[in-house]
Amino acid sequence: MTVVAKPMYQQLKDLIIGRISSGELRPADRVPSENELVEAMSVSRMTANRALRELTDEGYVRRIAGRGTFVSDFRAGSHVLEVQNIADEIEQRGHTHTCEVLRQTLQHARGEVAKALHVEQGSDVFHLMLVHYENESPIQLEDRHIVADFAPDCLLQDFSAVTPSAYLTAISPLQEAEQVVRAAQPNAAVRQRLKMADGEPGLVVMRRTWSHGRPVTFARLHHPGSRYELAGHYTPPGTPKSATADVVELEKLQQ
Amino acid sequence: MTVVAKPMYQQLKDLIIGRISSGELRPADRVPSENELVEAMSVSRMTANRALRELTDEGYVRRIAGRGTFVSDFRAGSHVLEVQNIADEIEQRGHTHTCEVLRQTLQHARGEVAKALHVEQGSDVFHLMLVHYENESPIQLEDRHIVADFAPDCLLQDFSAVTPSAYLTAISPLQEAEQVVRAAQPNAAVRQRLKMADGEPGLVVMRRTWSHGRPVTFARLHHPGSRYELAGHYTPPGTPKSATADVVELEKLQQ
DNA sequence: TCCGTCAAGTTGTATATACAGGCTAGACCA
DNA sequence: TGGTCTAGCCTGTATATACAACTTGACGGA
Repeated sequence: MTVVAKPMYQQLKDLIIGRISSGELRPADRVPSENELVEAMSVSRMTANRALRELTDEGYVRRIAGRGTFVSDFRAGSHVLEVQNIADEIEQRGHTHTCEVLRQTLQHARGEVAKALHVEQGSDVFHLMLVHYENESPIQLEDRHIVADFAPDCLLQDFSAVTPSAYLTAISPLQEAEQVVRAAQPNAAVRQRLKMADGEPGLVVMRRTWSHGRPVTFARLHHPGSRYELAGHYTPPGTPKSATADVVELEKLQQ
Repeated sequence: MTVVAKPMYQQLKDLIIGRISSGELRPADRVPSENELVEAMSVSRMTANRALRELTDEGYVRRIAGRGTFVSDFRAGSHVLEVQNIADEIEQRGHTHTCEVLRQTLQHARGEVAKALHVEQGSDVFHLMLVHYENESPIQLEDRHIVADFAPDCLLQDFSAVTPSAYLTAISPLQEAEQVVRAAQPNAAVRQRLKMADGEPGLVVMRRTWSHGRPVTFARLHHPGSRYELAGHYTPPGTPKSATADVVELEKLQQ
């Protein structure tokens, strides 16, 4: 791990995110105020302010001047994480997930990958290739590139035990995702890895994920068309207000 | 408009964003350093730092300790918007959208449709079948069922002029959607309507949409695999600052 | 020529301080 | 009883200051 300590404001953020994800702090609960953090953690108020402000920007909490800081409703977060981790998806179906690592290297980004990740041509990126199995049957070929300085210890990970997406979300919350789905005939190498029949259509998901406002990973996920469906669930940007409004009501009731 | 002046850090952000979008500052150009902003704008360095840091989080600029701040090259195209309506999607590409109505009837729901829409077997539903064209080339076959009492005047609509999805959102905001994407070989009738070559894979999107907590429409959207990509953009907790601001406004109105 | 060192400029973080403005509970008054 | 006001807490912003780490280029010695 890193020898250098994380900056203090980040430690505060991690602390609060930890309390939220552990369930100690639940939606609409009150988060310690800036001054309480100053006392408890021996930091200046500006540092506590930065931590809470960034948590606001990232959607973890909502702040109301004069009242305090409150855990926000988290509905959206779970769905993307759920969709992003194929291991959980398979386990949810009651099946067994295994994974074979084909490649785990440090490379120089070029072409489409450099463009997708917004890095210079030739920048360091990690390249992963894995095959995911559902009950011994190959279900996904994951071809993933990760910006190197986002995940410095990437080469040390055992991705047959922890999927890349789980590893990446552990480092830092992934905040935004963009994906393109395409039906296509994959090339021979991919067909062979996924044990696809001749003429069987394939489903390719190209997914780019942001953390802290910059793209950090770009993945091509090949699936056999006959054995896979891609499910998604989302609330369009137009009307996500009801849930948030409910939180306000909930807060009022509790006081 | 707001009577109160914007905070200084926001004015700095607006200033720099303005220079970028006007073309005065081009990708990879150097942005004034914190100290230069301090001198020029008569602010403290922390204020300039906050402005530049937030512009970094939002992807406008890239900062390198020891060197400076530079305009980043992404953001060239605007942020991806969720496109619900295939007509808008086609227009956005600068192409012409036309639509042919194959069927517009009142039917009794059965089987998969009744189940998907949570209505009794035999309940009234409208059934639409349309082919969407992008510049004379068929791009989507829309096979849609709509709960009858949600859209009583459905049979009177001219869907070659207004797409079903635009019509439905006009009736009532569609608040939630669930979709499954599948790669498949469509049947002969669909292949013919979409002018698909033999062996060409197809992309099927099955989308179910809720309004006021109940499913109101279920659509199967068939696309030719060689001519269509499905793009999506998810923003779970993070960077939805505009939306969050709207929520705050809403809260104020409610109190 | 080559290499190391150093200075200057830049970002990144942290602190102490200050003032403005929103919100609420409880004191106070009619 | 009912309304008003205020003290006290909270967030939001702004400033001045400080130190650390990084990058570049200039300078000077081997």
